[in-house]
Amino acid sequence: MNVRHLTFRLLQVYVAVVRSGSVSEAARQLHLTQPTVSQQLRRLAEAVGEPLLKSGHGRLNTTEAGRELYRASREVLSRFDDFEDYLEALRGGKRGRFSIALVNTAQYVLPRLLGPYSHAFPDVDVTLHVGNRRQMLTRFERQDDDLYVFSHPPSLAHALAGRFLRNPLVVVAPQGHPLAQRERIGMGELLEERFLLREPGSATRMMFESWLQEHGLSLGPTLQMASNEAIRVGVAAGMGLAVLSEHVLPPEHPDIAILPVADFPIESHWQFIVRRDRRLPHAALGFLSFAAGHLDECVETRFVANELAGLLMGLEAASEPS
Amino acid sequence: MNVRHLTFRLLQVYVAVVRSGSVSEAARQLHLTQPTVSQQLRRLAEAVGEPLLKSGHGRLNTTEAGRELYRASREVLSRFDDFEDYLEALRGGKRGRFSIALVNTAQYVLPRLLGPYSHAFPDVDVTLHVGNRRQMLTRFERQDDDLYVFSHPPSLAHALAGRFLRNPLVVVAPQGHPLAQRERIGMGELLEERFLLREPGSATRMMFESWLQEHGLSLGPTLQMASNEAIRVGVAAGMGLAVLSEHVLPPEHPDIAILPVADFPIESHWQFIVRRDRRLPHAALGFLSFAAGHLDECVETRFVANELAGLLMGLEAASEPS
DNA sequence: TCAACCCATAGAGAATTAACTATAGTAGAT
DNA sequence: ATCTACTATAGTTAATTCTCTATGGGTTGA
Repeated sequence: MNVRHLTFRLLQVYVAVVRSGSVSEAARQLHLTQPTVSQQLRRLAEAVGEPLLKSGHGRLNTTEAGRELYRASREVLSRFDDFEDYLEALRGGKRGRFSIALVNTAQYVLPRLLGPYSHAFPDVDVTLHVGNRRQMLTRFERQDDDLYVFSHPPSLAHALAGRFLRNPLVVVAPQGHPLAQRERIGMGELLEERFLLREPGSATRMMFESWLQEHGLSLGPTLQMASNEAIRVGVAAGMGLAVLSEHVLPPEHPDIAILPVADFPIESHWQFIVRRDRRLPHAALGFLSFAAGHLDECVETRFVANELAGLLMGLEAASEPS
Repeated sequence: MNVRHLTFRLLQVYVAVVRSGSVSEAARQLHLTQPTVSQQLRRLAEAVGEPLLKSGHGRLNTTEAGRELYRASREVLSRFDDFEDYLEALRGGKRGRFSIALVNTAQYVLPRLLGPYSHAFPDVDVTLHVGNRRQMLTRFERQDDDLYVFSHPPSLAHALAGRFLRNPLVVVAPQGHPLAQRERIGMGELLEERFLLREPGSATRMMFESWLQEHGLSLGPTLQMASNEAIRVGVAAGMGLAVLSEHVLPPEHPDIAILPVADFPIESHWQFIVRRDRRLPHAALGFLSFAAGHLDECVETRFVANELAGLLMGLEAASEPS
């Protein structure tokens, strides 16, 4: 017989016997009968090929080989205890890693959540992937990430969603724009202005365009720019108007005005999306719980739209039967 | 299912899979079929309670939990490899411990063997127990030691014996004793002299007394002394005569003369005795082999009577069937 | 698109294990 | 010397494990 077929259980039994110096005592401790323990010992000794114990004045003592096996067993068992601790931390979401795929615009707010979270769970590695909606969709299709943040989720057939943040789209103009004084503006009045737009894959642009379509309008001159930042700076510099997420604007924005356009802001919500066909890392679940509990503290209340409790319940229900 | 029933084999399989990044490849390496390995992996994952592997571009990669399990497995397996090395050293007699029980007189020569032996096998602990014959007998009865050195073995019913050294008993007198000049002396002529004797439990004394009995003689005045050393010094100081093992005398002994008494020296042999009902430590066996091979180099040739080969053969035969 | 390769699952049989009860031998303690 | 507690052995049973073959689904590369 070889050492390969030894179980950890066997080592536990052996350690208990050596520690107590008695087969019977070990059996009591382990809630086994004495012959069972005797038999295990014999099996172990056979596997090792050397006697392990000898009786000496009243108790069992180890032989040389037995002493070394005891040491090895202790080390091995404690190594696996450590492993179980690790597992527990993993399961508790206190450790591990997960990745989030974000649409561009959301990168302005998500750090407000991730900062406090990382502080509370320093042993979790979070990877962020940022891109426009189209890129995020392909990542979603390929199941590249654990969590996704979308305004408008793709098909929810294989996914669960939970809103957490308002994402109002507003029309912005340079400070001092003539219409900035007005109390109410119709979009029709703006169509002659030049609009700065994101690239076609962008969510912001898609939402704006579908709004236009619903209202039977179409834009005049446009200019395409690669990022929200570029557009914001462009608007401030008087290059034109734009529709942007309010989150893109800094808290103080003296060089930019929000125009009170009718039927604006365009209301949308960011939501966390979780694929149901991909096992969610415990850490990601922990992050969602954290977000559900600390959203109010992390972002301005006027943006909060915390519907994560429902998502969490859905996830629990989904993980139960597995 | 719990982690307790995991076998080392399972960990070996797991390590092979992680290392090669492929179930099939691991199966080939381990001379198993692929489904076998798959099943083992499933069992392991069930025991751990977490997924361990995920497939990523062309090969299997570990999850977080899997990576940690891999580390733990590697450490555990290598710890047991060390243990096997230890066992091998133990079995090779290169390491370990054993004890020898010696009759007093033999302590003058045994260090000549033990010195070179300890030098050659520095990791073996040898314990010596020295006493007179009676004390050694009780140790022998109680099975206290691994090896025993006697002149006349006790019952050999449960023991094997192998002679290795002549132990001639000679009559000694102070240098300048009148009879020291004679070429041949009868013991009868010495009976009026005072004899210095060891205590009754001593082997030397017993042998001398039984020699006297066989020759129908009995001693005159005697004086009992606790040790061979005391007797040797006493004789040199002119307190009387004595019968001593030649080994007790230093190589040069200007103050002591050996008397040419008829029927002397009393011939006897020291032998190693090994109980057959007690498992002999590998190190003790190693020592006997060493003694068998190096006796000539360690003690004066005129004392050598190396019959240890027979003992070793007997031991091998005894350990085979176990 | 097809072939090749990989992995997972199902099913089955032999072997092993884990645990028990009952019993006998040993060794300490009174 | 007897009693008691401890250990070892035997015999048994249910569960588990180990390994196989056969098969089906999925990826990848030609």
